Amino acid sequence: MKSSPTEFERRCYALLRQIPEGRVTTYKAIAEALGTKAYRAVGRAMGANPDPVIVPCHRVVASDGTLGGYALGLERKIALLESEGLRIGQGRVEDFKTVFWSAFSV
DNA sequence: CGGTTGACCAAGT
DNA sequence: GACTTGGCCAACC
Repeated sequence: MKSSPTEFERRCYALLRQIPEGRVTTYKAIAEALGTKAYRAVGRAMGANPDPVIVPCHRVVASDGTLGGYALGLERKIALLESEGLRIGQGRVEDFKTVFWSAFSV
């Protein structure tokens, strides 16, 4: 089973699950939504991602629209995003601002 | 409890 | 436009 994720990590995962299909968000947006500025802590938490299936971590990209990274490999991340109707251009998300999703937009 | 690391970000060179 | 530096927060050693 899973280790004991901290409240912070759980919060990140819960937020990711709120992301609609075909949309992406940034590490920064997540941190801000959680009421903090720990962009790095969010990224690190994703690295601790216990359930890459339950939690759509592949919908999280860097603030520049770059894919950033993925526990299962960027190739996998790209495939998933394209599968959701997103356009990926050379390690980067096209129409990033268009598909960008904010927790405050709900 | 101090120091290092990390799927980062923004600004400066 | 690409690389370097400083800064932020949380988890790990």
